Amino acid sequence: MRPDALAQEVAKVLQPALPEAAGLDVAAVAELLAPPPKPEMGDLAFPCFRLAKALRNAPPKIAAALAGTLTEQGALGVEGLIAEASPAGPYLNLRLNPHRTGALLLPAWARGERPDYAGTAAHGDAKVMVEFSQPNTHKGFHVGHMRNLCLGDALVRLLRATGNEVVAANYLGDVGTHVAKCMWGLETFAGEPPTEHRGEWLGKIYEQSTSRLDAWKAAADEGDEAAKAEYEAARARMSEILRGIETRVPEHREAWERTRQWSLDAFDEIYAWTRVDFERVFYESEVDEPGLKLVEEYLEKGVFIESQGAVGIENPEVEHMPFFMLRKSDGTGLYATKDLALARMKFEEYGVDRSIYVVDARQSDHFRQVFLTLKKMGFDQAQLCEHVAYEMVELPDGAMSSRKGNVILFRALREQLAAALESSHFEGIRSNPDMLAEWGADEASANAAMAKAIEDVSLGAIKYGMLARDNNQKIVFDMDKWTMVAGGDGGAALQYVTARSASLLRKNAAIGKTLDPALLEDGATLEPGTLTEPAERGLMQELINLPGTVAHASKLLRPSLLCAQLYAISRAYNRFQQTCNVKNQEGGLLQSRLLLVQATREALSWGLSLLGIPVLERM
RNA sequence: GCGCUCAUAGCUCAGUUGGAAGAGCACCGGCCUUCUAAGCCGGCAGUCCCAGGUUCGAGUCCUGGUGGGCGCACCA
Repeated sequence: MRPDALAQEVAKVLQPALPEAAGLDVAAVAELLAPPPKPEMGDLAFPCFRLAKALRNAPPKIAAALAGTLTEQGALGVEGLIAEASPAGPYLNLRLNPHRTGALLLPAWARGERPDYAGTAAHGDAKVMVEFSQPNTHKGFHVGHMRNLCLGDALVRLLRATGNEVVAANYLGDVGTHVAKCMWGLETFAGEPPTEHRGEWLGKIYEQSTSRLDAWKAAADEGDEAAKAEYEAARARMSEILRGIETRVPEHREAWERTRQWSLDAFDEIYAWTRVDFERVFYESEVDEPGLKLVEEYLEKGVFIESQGAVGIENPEVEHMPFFMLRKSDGTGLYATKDLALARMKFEEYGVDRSIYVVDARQSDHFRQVFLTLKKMGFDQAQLCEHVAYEMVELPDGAMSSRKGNVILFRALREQLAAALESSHFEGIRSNPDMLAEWGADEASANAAMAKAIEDVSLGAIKYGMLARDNNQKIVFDMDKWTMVAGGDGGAALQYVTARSASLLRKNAAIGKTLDPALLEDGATLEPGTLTEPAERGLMQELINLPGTVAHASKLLRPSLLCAQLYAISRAYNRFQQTCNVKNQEGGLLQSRLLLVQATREALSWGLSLLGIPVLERM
């Protein structure tokens, strides 16, 4: 019995009571079953709207008749799965016997089994490539980049969990004008590199170069001849640097490779800390030349055209921007050029059934152009390409910008998260000997365990914050709010529940109260009359909803849906733990509650793992 | 001007095959000698931006507006 099979079991009882004219099989009935808006109405509701036509009757009458049939057939009662069926307007509300629900639902979760989506999802069993993160070398990595990283990683995890084979891909911007700007700065004013955090330092040099060049440009536009000369000279030098890298002039090539590696090392640290893995890393530098060859090839084929010295393609489908430029009049390529070459490489290297690009919403037009162009180039795979757009991350004082000086770089983010959690929560534990003793036999091991916990909660805070909002909703990153440990809808609150439940199980085990292994088996029976408390029923209901929510979130590529469901589970668990004591109970009641706690903990662990958020033993 | 996107409680936001309006924060009042109070219970709070349309039924779909954000040829 899988954790998602309860609706099937209910449908098996319900379906025989339907008139044949309804034309619904067990699976169809299971599909229609949904929880009523309020728990006191029942555990599952069967909506009768769909039957109105087939049965030539009004939904409320069908619901009432159905209730009657179920009673006549003796399908209801204290022994069976369904305790009572009460028509409520067009709905037939079903109240289940909690101990039967629990026996069907909980053992599979509790023993660590996960829902099986084989063949169920719309895009199930497909090979999917998800391209995400895509940071630029020679530039800083800040909180804004975290949204893409968290989102892409969650999509990879969600798609895998729902039966897809996924290739997690990254695409690093290691060439282009930003690299030239940075390298110009390095040779012009930067001085010696520091001994550590060189990747971050490169980003600072890039920023400084940009502001110098912008200032010269502005002055030149005002008529400042000296500034104009400086600006022109710098531009000429940057072109030389870029050409030098491309044509492998040793001086430039060596400097590029060395500095590029500093950025790559920095990215490795970031991915290690965030626990994100990539199967394939593409580099802009590897699709630069192929891009230009591709332009030449499709210009000859007549797919691309020349316009004012440049080369591109007309996509009249994009009315406001029909010309998609692919080669500048100076013969060099663009971002778009490389995207085409990259797409071809993806198609040829991997036989993907679906290709997802996680890139911010400002580039929606760009990807529309890319996909249209690929199609016209003859790649049928273009219709498998999908742009997952997401909105920007802002700060409480508005958009992030280096000009405003309010950019939060990765290292600062990590340090500030840890510091905020230390002072708001962990400091209190450290200063309390009794609590500290829970964390380790001696001070050193306690501190090590706590350092790990701080990292885990930092990750939970940042990832949940980045994922809980819908993709096309802006996010305001507020360090104070995100690390606020008291209450609310946040990653730490969810992790707290995992720690709390672990603690409860530990404390019970310490006095010999452990879960009977027989209750982990399918077909286990729970004592009638257990799991009847509203908090217990409410918690089971949220567990019932989880597998469907995961399928939905995966299908729509929206992790925020899963965040909301996990939050609902955590609220239901808190209500349960507040109102239903475990430790002082015995027998069947004790066992049913231990089973519920264990199942909830496993379900939450699974859900959080799909968001890349770690589970804790203690907090 | 054209395209994309957002508008739901005082604030931040959930709410997708159309089907029974929700949460957090804030505010007010309760609950720790009891498994982690980072919690729980109760209260307060709505013209789902506006106008039409489709429908038995619209926060949800369609059309047209209003207001905010973003994007629109040699940047990435």
